[in-house]
Amino acid sequence: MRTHRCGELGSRDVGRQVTLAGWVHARRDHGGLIFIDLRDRAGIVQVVVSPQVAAPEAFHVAEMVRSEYVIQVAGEVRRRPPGTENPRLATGEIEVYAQTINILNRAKTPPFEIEEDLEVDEAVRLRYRYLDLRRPDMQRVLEARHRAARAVREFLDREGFWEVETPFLTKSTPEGARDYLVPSRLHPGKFYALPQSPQLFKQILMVAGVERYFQLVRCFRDEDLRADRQPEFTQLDLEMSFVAEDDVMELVERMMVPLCRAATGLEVDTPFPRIPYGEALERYGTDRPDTRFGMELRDVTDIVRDCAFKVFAEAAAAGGLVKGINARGCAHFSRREIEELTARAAVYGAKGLAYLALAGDGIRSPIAKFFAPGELEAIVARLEAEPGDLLLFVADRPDVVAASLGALRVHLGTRLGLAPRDRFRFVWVVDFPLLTYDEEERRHVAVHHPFTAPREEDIPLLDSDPDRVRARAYDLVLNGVEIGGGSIRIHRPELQEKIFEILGIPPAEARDKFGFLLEALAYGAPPHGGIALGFDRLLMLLTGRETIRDVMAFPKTQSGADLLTGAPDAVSARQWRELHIRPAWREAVAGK
RNA sequence: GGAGCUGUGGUGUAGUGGUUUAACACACCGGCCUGUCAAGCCGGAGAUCGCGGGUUCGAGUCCCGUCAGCUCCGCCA
Repeated sequence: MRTHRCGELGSRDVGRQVTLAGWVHARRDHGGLIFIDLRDRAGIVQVVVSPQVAAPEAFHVAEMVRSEYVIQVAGEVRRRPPGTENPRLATGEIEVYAQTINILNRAKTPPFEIEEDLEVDEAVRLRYRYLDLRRPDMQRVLEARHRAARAVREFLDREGFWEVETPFLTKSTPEGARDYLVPSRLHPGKFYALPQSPQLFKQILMVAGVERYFQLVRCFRDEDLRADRQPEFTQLDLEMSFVAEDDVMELVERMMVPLCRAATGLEVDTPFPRIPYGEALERYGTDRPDTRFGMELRDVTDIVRDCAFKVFAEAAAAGGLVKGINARGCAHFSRREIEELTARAAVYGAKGLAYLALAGDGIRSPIAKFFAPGELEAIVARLEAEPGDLLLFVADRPDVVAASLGALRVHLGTRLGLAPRDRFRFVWVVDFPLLTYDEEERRHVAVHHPFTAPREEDIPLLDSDPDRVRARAYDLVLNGVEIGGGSIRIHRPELQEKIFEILGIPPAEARDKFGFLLEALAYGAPPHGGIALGFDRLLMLLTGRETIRDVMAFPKTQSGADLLTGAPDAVSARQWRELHIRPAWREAVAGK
């Protein structure tokens, strides 16, 4: 059907007889001469249809051809006449003189043009995703994703990993995200759950003696969506036997090198810095620090504890914190701009945002008058502030201070151009607590997941002081985005049972929901650990996209709808019956 | 569950402190045109302004509701 690909032709092909097939990218009809930009996956080449060269029939066909028609062109590659070369086109030195043109398929006028830089409502793009994906930059993403996946497979294969598939139709387990459920036809009243991750299966593969497992696997979580969260997404999941934390982290670091190279040509430096969870929270206000820039949070609680500014003093007295960040060179921010920052902080519960603007001629601030000169001096010194800087403070509960200032920091870092999208800063976050107390559920919950091993030396604390038990867990963060997390797992059934107990899972439920795991662990489970990386998120960052949707071929909208297929959709009464389920909404509607 | 932003021909936008035939660009259709590649020139078609209600003499514009898309909080072991 074709001998060459459009985008691959060049001056070395001059004189060659070629047959091409592709889409009509554009047509310029000069009456007596027609140019067709023919596009295939490889690129665009100009086809010239001239009555001197083309068969009369071919010229007639060229007149009828429209955008996005699929055509086949046979002709000769010629060097373009001097002065008509197009340096903006990879194939711009040559053109193909058509002899015959064959319409393989016509096309309706597309709802938007197939262009590189297109600003079309995303809903329209998603509805016509097949057209959207024809655009060169979307094709580049698809290719980058393929190359990244291939690099991962090659690397892990060399490292002795086996790719093993795990079930999609599996068992719902407590803890974690909401499950997508699939009713069973053969077991009335029972349900499968789609996996949130293959966590338990990969651990069982370790018990099975696989030793090194990986999978590029779809995971499902029925939670609300975000720019970087989709209900189904792909994890690069791996697990290793006979390893400790460093083994997993070191392997991942080595894997990121070919992965990033394949996806973007980027060379990453290893090893990645490590930062303890507590320090990340203190310095960045988050457990996923963006380390592309500074502007770290500074604690001034000790300075303002006895100051005359009640908001600060009272927050300190109540066990809260007063922390600040230094927005360098932002002293000129207007009242309105600061109000906008205050609103951003308020989203995270901050009741206010105090500021000191260090103007050239003194301090501009509604709160400066409350501070003694020594206090101001100490604050300025603590934040390493200089004239021209804008200091922003939040006084509140520690979690509110961290979340609000952490978010402001990221916002300002982006706004001030401190976080260029082509700079990549990986960082490991380590020393997570194993457990955290959930006020709402009035019980401890796992910070990571219930299968994460506690540090051996902290095991005695499980009963006495569970909040202080550290986990053998590690998160991988890139530019302020969590792209993966893993841990060394519990491999002894007694310890696993104990953790379930501490999590408030009754023994009967633990046996019912996790009995298969406990049993497997009892049959000689090797020490093991692993990690799961969010493949889509990683690609999103590496390709400089702002949403995860841009690196997925067929993503869903924020409400979880697929605008291309129309899913989710109603199903027939017969399907309900076969699944032994009845729509509650129907009764609810009838009852109104 | 909550907050915010957006919604006007196919696409992107203007019009929005009340009143004309809802404007422009691109795309589309027809004609002319042998070196264009953002082709050009001439002509044309195409929008009940997301939907429903209200206020008014009069609503794209104001109000209420609703739907959709997006961003965020909660949620996401």
